This record gives sequence, structure tokens and C-alpha cells, in this order.
Amino acid sequence: MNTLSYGLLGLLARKESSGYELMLRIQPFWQAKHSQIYPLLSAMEDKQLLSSRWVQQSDKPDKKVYMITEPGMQKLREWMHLPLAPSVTKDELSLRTFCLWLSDIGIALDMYEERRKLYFDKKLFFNDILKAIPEDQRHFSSKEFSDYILASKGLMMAETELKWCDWVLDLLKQHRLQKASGHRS
Amino acid sequence: MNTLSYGLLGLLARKESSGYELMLRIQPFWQAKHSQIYPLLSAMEDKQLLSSRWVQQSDKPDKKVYMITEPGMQKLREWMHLPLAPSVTKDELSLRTFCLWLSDIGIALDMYEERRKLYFDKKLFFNDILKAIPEDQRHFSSKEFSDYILASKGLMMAETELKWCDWVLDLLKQHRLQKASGHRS
DNA sequence: ACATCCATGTAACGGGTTACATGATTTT
DNA sequence: AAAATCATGTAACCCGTTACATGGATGT
Repeated sequence: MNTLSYGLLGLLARKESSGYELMLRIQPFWQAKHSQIYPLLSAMEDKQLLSSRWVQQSDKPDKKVYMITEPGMQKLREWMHLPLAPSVTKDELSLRTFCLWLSDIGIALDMYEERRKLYFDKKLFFNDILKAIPEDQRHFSSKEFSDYILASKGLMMAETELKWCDWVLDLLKQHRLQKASGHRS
Repeated sequence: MNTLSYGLLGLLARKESSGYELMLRIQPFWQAKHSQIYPLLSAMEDKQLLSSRWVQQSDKPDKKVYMITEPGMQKLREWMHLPLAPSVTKDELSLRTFCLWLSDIGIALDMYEERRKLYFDKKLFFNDILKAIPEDQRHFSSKEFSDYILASKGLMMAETELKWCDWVLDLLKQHRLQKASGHRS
């Protein structure tokens, strides 16, 4: 059982879902394609950690809805006592930043502007989730508590990333202005 | 050529290094083991993007130092014009947070305390890098500019993560207190 | 004595992406 | 008319980790 499988199990423990729905639910916290998720769900069903049924839909293709079983719940509870892996981030922008000195300042500005838009959208995304959680569901005993603290983290991180982008863009623009005035004098 | 290969090329463009040194230099921004880095360096040497020489050391094992070649520099400059991949983060803590409701509050407190320590050390790490960059090297034209803005990002992110952990820990401790007083009344 | 750092490499395996394959409905 | 959304699945390939293999120097 890998971490993604446990994550899917955890989502299913809160609400039965199809593979497609799970892909959408887990995406903001763990990027995984449908081609990775479907085989993991099949394998967990084979191990009796999940059960499934086909649900007919009008106007949409039929879907296979998975539910967690009692052995699945047991496995989940065990996971919470296993050692926690550290967070891993892989960002091409960091590696490219090492090469800023060998490229045109225009290329650099485009790169950070593009990333700025992503962080801005990310901020809106988590802000919308947060706004949808009413005050009375924001305490530990509520089912929505985890959504509340995770969306808060997403929002805080996006705001910091946005702030950093704006700061870098300012430094780059300042440098461009100084270079222009230098040419005139 | 994958992203990690370009990243190694970018580090070598700034300073010749051994595989071991590259592993240490890239680690804060892209976690990769030596077993992944050594074969990539070999492959890039075969493609004439790098050259190498053995350097003898007293008190330490000999090391194989790689230098970037002119075709390697060309490849690097091309990379800066290719589409930029979005950042990917995989954090087991987020997936576990979905399952908070099914575990003991003590387990939750331990988990966030443990992570808090990690973020605290991360903050110190980037703060030390930042302190080592003098004021006159913090402008765009300096070789150290990329180190300056990357260490700043690392510090800002670590501070936000730390703030989030403290906030979550406060919420959990508040809840525990309320439960205790509820039992008394 | 034992662990850690330095230093390089390979082999086996599991994780994850891209592409292939299908097809209805809704939006632009 | 074309693109996006919903929905499931498989196959080939590349990315990345764990384990194997070696060995001197330094620190606890």
C-alpha cells in the first residue's frame, strides 16, 4: 500500500465516490492522473478494502462508486500510527532561477508573470473553498474541520507565493529601469 | 533530457562540481538521491554536454569533477525558452489531515508537533543561507542574486508553514481544554 | 566500538506520466 | 464545428527509491 492508496481510502472513509470524483477531490493536495488511480482502486477492491457498485446516470456516463469496508477502515486507522513521510516539492521554476544570469531579463519577467497568474488562481480556488465552510463547521468535532484547515493552508501558501512573485517582479523591473537610465546618461 | 538533468546543468554552469556536491547543492530545491544523479551525469557526459576530471584529495576519497561544455551551455539556454512545468507538491500530512476525525487527538498533536520541528529547522536553514549573502550581492547583476531570491522564498514558505502548524496546534489544544472542562461540569 | 561524512557506482523495483482506446453530453 | 466535461480502463515508458557494494577518515 502506497501513500496515494491510503489517501484515496481516507477520502472514501468520508464519502463514497467514483474514481473520477476521487481524482478531482485529491488533486489539490496530491496530483495524480486517472491512469494511476483506477488500478489502485481495483487492487484495493481485490484486497477487500473497498467494495463497489455501478450507478446509472442520465446525461452522463455510468459510474463505478467505491465504498470503504470494515477491513479498509482498520487499514486506515493503522496508517495514522505509521511514520509520517516529509513533504516533497519539485518546482522547475527554482531550477530555472539558478540560470537567470544567462537569459534575457524579458524571458525572466514572462516566467515569473506566468507563475504569478497560477498562484493568483490558486489563491482564489482555496478562498472559494474556505468561504463555503460556515463558521459552525470550523471546529474540531465537525466533519468539515479537515477541509477548513487544509483550505486555510492552501490559501496561506498561495498568498506567500504570490507575495514572493510580486517581490521578484519588482526587483526585475527596478533593474530594467536602472539599466535604461544608465544608457541615457 | 529531464528537468533534473537541466537543473544539474544549470548548477554546473555556475560552478564545476562532483556528483556528491551537486546532490547537496540541489537538495533544498529538488530532492534527488545520488543513485539518480550519478547515471544522469554519465549520460550527459556521453552526449558531450559535460566533461570531467578526477581530483585527488587527501583525507577524503578522490572525486570526479564535472564541467559544462559549450554544447551544454547551448542546451541550457534552449531550456529557458521551453514551456515551464507547474510545481508539484506531495505531502502525506495533507492526506492524513483528511482522517483526523478517526484518530485520537494525541496522535494528531504529535503529528503536527513533529512537522512543526521540521519547518522550524527549514526556517533556520534558509535564514543561514540568507545571512551569508552580503547586501552588495543582492542585486540582479550579481551571481548570487538567484541564491538570494531562492533562499528568500524558502524562508517565506517555511515561516508560513510554521505559522499554519502553530495555528492548527492551538485549535487542537483549545479543543482538548474544552473537552476537559466539559467532563468536569 | 559505532555512527556519520565523504565519495562513487549498479540493480531491482515501485511510482507516475504519456499515450492509446472509447464514447456520450454540454459548452463555446 | 470544435473543444471541454464526464467516465473508465490498459500499455509502454520514464522517473525515483531502496538496496546492494566498497572503503577511508572523522567524530562520539
